[in-house]
Amino acid sequence: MANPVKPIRVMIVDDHPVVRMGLKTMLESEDDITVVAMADSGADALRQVEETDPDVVLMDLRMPGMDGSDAIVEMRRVWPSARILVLTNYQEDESISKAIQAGAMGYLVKCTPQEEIVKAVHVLHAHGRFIPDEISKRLLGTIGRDKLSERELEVLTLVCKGLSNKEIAQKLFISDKTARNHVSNCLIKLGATDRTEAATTAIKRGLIRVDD
Amino acid sequence: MANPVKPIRVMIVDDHPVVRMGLKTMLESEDDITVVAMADSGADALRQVEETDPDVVLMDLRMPGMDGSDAIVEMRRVWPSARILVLTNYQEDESISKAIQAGAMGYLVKCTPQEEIVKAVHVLHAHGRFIPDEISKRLLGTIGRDKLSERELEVLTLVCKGLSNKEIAQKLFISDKTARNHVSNCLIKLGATDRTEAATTAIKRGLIRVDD
DNA sequence: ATACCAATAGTTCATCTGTACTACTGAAAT
DNA sequence: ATTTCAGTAGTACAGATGAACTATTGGTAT
Repeated sequence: MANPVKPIRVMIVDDHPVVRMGLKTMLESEDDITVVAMADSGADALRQVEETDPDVVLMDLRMPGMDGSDAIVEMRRVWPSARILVLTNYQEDESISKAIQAGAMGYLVKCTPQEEIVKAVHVLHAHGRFIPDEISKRLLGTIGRDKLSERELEVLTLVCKGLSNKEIAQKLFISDKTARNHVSNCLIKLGATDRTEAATTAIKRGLIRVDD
Repeated sequence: MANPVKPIRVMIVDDHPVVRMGLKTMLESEDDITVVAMADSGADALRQVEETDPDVVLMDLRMPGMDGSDAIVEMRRVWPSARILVLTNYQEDESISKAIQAGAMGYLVKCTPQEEIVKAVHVLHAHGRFIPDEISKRLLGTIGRDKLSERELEVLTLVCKGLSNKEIAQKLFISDKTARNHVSNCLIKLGATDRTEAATTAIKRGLIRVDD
């Protein structure tokens, strides 16, 4: 088509060298895209964003150190001209909506084929949004769904570690009746029949980290 | 050094296009390595192995369809000259030892830097083994650890879904006392205090899949 | 042969769990 | 001002859970 006078400037943020390299190769096979920066963490990305002035930032959500959505919020603040495309491993509903709320304009899972990734970069550069249908559909169902309160999440984290209601109560300096109430509310909100299912679905939905 | 008369022939097996591309780019930056095949599943790899005759197979453990370690066993059977280097996301102890037992000669996590990956391919081609220190150390502790029986794993999977002992018993056509025994044995073997902790540590160790 | 182990089934008992309520407080939203 | 909601605490109760045992069966390893 037209001469690529002004190629799209892309920054890649991912802690995996393999993924960085894969994205770089994929994107640079397009002659209207140039990868201007590669970062291995949210902090590193923030450090590089001002001097490299990317149009699109391809960002992994799961990285050591700064939380992905926090990195997005900060990035939007210090360099709002960069449009952020989230790219992550899992289809964890809560992570996605958090990222979108934080200001991401697009979302991709890592198993996306090359053409789709390239397309997403183009769409974002043209000031569009790129949320795959299957995900936006599921998000509609997720948004309305009851969200766990901070306290409930705290309790549920301890449930995952195998603590009894009494032990949770001691650790949080509340009555064991209150702990029980919180657990019960978690069960209702998560649609679980017992604390075990609550724990596993919380992990499945990315509410609680299991890897350390 | 020497002229690369016979480059190392590598096959890449991974369901993520990004990872395939990243590995390909990384490996082909070495002039004594050539990527002769790319597969997106274990079955696909088995289909391609005979005609491409790779020296080293870089294989992801987590792929849809065939289980990674099953794919390794099969690959060792039909094409034993290929040396298998496992590359996976997580440091799940059981998955690793399963893969090693299945016949993998090397293990890498996906956050490994380029030089390390290249080095691993060279080591495997030279008929060596490549198991990172930190992993082999942990593996020593893991091997001796009590392993769950098939039945126990089956029961524990249902525990993760929130089934009670009685419900598990019904589903597996056994007495609820037996189901309870299995759960109890799982607790002991996993060092868990209750079924919830058993479920979460099973997930953490990769004994039970949580993503679908 | 025999020793070992997984799977099965059982008993007893103290404790834990989850449900279904009510009720008070303080903060935030309207 | 009033409503709404999270967090707190309580009671009562049926049922589930886990520990600690014993015991039988069938298969595998030595």
